[in-house]
Amino acid sequence: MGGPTRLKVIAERLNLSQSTVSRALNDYQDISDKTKQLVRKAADELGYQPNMHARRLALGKSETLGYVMPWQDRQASESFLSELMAGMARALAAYGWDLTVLVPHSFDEELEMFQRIARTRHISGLVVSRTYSDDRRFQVLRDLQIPFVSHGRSNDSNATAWLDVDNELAFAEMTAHLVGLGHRRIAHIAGPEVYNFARQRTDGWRRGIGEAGLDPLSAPLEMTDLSFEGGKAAMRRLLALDVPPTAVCCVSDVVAIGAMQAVREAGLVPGREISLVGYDGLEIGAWIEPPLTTMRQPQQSAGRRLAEMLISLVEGRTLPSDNQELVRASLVRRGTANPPVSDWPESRQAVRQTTRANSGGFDS
Amino acid sequence: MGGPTRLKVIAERLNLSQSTVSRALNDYQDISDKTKQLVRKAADELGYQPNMHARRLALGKSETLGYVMPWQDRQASESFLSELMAGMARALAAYGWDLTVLVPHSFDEELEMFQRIARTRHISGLVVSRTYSDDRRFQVLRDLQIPFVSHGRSNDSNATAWLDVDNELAFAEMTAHLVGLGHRRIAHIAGPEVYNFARQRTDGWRRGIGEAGLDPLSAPLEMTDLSFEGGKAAMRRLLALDVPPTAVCCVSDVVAIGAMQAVREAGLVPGREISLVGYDGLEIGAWIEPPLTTMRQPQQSAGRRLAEMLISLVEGRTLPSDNQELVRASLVRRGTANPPVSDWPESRQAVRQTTRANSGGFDS
DNA sequence: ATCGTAACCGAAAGCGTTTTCGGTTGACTC
DNA sequence: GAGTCAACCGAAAACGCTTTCGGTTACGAT
Repeated sequence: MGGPTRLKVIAERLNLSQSTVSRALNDYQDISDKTKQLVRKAADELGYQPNMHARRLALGKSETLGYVMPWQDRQASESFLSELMAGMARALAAYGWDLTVLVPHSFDEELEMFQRIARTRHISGLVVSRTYSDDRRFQVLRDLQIPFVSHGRSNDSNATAWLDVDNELAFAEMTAHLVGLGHRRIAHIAGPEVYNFARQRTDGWRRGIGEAGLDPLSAPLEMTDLSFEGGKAAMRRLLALDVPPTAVCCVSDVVAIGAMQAVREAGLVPGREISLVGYDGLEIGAWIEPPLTTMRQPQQSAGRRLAEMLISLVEGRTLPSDNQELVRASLVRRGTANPPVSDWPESRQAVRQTTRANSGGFDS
Repeated sequence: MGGPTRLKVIAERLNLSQSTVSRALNDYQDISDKTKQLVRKAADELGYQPNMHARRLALGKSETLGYVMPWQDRQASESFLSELMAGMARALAAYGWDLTVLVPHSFDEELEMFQRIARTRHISGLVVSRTYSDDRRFQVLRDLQIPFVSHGRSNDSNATAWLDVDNELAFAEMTAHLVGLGHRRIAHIAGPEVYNFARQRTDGWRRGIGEAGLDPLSAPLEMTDLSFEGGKAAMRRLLALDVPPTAVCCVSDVVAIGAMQAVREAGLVPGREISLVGYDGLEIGAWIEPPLTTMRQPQQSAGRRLAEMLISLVEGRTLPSDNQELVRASLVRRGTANPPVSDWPESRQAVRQTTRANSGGFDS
């Protein structure tokens, strides 16, 4: 009783010095096994937990990592964010580290946060997300000597640590899947070019088109922001084409869901006249009508890896360039990617009466 | 150059003592205005930022708050979580405080985390969520003397700090809305009783039924867990009743979306033969067919208030019992709550052919 | 017995703040 | 011109830990 147990009280209890106790707990070589046992037992009994602040002050590091949340638009509400964070926090907890979240209001404020962290050092490493193709933050973080790993690559991420999905491969595979179903006119609804992942995905789609022996240049491409409304608007534009596509690769699930609505608005059925594939693997995709075919990347494990990589960086055990990891996304077959229907006009009537109930998805 | 600027270097530069500089920066009364000016100017120029760990060690507090994420089931992926966190983090940043996230694997691990925090004090206050009707954590946190505010009440939260939605009122209003539309047989799909909010919502529904002059005891009630599948199963049970309800109040949006699927499975149209209302105000509810009528509570501002309340608690400026706040949820009228149709059997055919396209929702 | 050498431990300095306490100024009073 | 009292500032302790450095032991070798 009377305040938490300090190193001192366990020293007094064992008639040892504080420093001996400290070294015993930290497994120093110059402490006999016997005393180590004793100390550990006593520490356990007293429920000793080192005072973090004292420890961090003495060590000069913080054992705390920061995650910079995407702050643009309404992206903060994307549901996989919390899953990613949970993955990181859990991995860190295993090492006794903490995760703090940073939510800047603007790009400038984000840079200010970096400055502050560089000075106070109360956060010893950062995970940045939503990387841009040309991302100024990389240089800033390097200059400030803040260890970081990015979730997603950038142009100059050759020498930095990152974890990224092989977006290009994913979209090449997605396109190939649609080609395999018989589609020949496969469009792409792309995200803002500033985002590196958006460019990668477009590249992948283009590659897939090319590998199928089709002409990438004549394939319909629409750009939009990463939102439901954006997807809807882009799909409307695609439908207004002289020769609309029979399948669409969407940059994200949210965009795909927006596109689905535009399809329905036009009196067509998603997955019938127009096949759609999303990306992210959101659970909600499985709940809509018909369920959205998509590609999933595991968020929890991504969070874990990000945390592990960053720890090893902060500890100086590895170089940034040794921490570059590419993971694969995998296709989740649900209901919106099917062979093209040959007879558009006639099918419209039939479809609208029958598709409703059996939504289970007849994805190939 | 050469390490960040400490209190010492700014002292030397001004020929002052370290302690004077410290007190000047902390606006002590026994420092002349002139030197305060000087010190602040120098501090600015040198880009001084106090070393957090030293500061926290000296002060004995951490200026860091923790948020305990819900770990049950798949709840970590609920999309409003990240929004809530963003709200908290932003509010805290304004005070220079940090937010760290805790993600326990189990209830026991959660308690262990509390123990650790109580000893290390590296987190000086907690926000707990997903409160149970009978929540052991409250007593534990009190015993450990960890300041906390709960997002949601509990049985014994009379003397503790909390921010809660008036769930009962919300569901009473929801029910009243359905009554106003002409419904007389209004069911409820309830969440697990252990959650306090689930009980509150059931109470509210019951109150609404009673206030409409209907019999709460004969109103259909189904329980389920907070998932899509749960909602679907519960709705199936309701549909199998001798006299199925014409409207259903669902404990959450996810459950409601599951219920919608069951309705469709039965060859009916949500919002037509069966009206449905969800709760949470998820964005995705607006994207489905037909868009889900629901009730929304602002997450960002809730996060902000939680943070502010907890800061004031940690600082000892207010008592827990002075920090109890009830906010209102508001109805979001979309497409799934409409007047009951009088002619079930006949309408089935007609509806299935027409509802598809015009999804805009004709909510009253 | 003496020395050297491990093996083991204690004393003490540091980490960068905050804060108490006392001491030095100068102005002001009588 | 001595005494009083603010006003202002410095010295030093404290926060709880890590880590360097030096000092005891005990032991086998000389």
